[in-house]
Amino acid sequence: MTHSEENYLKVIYHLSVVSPRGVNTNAIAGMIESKASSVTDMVKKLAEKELILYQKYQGVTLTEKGLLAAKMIVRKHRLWEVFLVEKLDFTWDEVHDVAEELEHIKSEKLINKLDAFLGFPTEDPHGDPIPNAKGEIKKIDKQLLSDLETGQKGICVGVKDSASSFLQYLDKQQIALGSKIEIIGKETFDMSLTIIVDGKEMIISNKIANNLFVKLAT
Amino acid sequence: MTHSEENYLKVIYHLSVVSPRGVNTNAIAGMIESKASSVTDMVKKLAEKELILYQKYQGVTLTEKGLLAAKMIVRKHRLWEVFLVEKLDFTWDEVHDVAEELEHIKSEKLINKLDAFLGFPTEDPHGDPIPNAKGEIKKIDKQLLSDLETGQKGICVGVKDSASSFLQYLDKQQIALGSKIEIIGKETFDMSLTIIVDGKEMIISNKIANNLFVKLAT
DNA sequence: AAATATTTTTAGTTTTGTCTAAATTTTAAT
DNA sequence: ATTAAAATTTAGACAAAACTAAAAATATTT
Repeated sequence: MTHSEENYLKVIYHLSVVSPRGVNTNAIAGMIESKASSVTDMVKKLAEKELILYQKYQGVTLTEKGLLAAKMIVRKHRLWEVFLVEKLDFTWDEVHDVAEELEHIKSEKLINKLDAFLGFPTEDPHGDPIPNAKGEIKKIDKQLLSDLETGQKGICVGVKDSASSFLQYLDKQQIALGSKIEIIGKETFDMSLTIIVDGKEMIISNKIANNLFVKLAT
Repeated sequence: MTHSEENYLKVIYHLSVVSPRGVNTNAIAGMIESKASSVTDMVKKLAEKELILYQKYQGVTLTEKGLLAAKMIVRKHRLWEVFLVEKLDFTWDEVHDVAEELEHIKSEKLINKLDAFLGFPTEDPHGDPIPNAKGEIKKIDKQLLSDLETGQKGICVGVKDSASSFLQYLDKQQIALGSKIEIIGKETFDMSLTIIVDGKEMIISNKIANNLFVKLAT
């Protein structure tokens, strides 16, 4: 598989979560930063290889084969992210682009040895699950901070958006994976939240709350 | 720079050691496993970018810019080899192909962090020198085992050929970097050598001796 | 020095992945 | 149920990096 094919497969995999009945050509083009016509071409090739099901005008879905291949790419991406943060001291906002390149290195031995070297991590630095060598993914019990009610408490376990500006904002506010968050109040006008993060009170916008995953704590 | 351009540059760098007055088109084609005509095309592109000097029919030489770029690729290749062997327990005959892919990852930060993580190694698993971040290479004092006289002793510090069949042969004979080697006798007919490796006597062919680097010991 | 052999370059194709512009199909709106 | 809008596909073109076959330049041999 070429780098380009792998990128398409990965994008289709991510979009499938939101559009399980078929991923649109334009949606793929948006993610790959290419044009719809290019997507049509590539999608035909992937269908030819039986990695996806494609019906003209109806979008695409992954086959079993394509799903596994996509998971293996995601696995590589996330394991490399762990490596970069844990071993090379990258910050969580710096890892994406490099991992985007590293995910295309073709060696099963490499990735499985790396997995072992890292201690078989189940989540990447952003809290996203890492598929194991068989493609199995440990479901993580999490919900958006914006869905909690006033008075509820949670532990930060992930981010929905990994844009570096967002991650840097979190660093600045000292919000990290593992932080204890309690909702003190909700502003009905803009849905901004007053929260206590590890004992420190602050106000965050709805957009922030809508991109932070927490695990409910008692 | 594309992967292909980087591969050409690296090959020209290695061939320059033997042909400092100009690297031949055919020599490059042989190493890249492509055809002479393809080399001519690429060589024009690299000359356009001022990475090499090219005069029709006269071969190519690296410019300062090209030399540094080539050294950085070699640096990446060899650092990744150290990583694979030291951290992921690859054997020295397994690392080449994977490092060949890893050397193209484009992140100066990555490679310098990796360098630090590995403790700034100066040699790769085959005894080849690793250029530092400035492109400086520590000259290694070594000579071919085949150039030693009977009675001389040396310590194995590198291999000239890194073919995995050769490396596996060395493993089987328990010859490794650091092994003490003493020449006991030379057969004039085929130039085969009787040697003592870490106390163990054995006979090796001239071809083997001609691909093993040793540092003279007293 | 001429003839031959080798090496290198040129010219013209191919493949991969992309694009633009036009045509087609589907979806939404009146 | 038409019509208008949006999404998708087709057709044709292009750039990168490779190739084959032929032409040109350099090297070697007699």
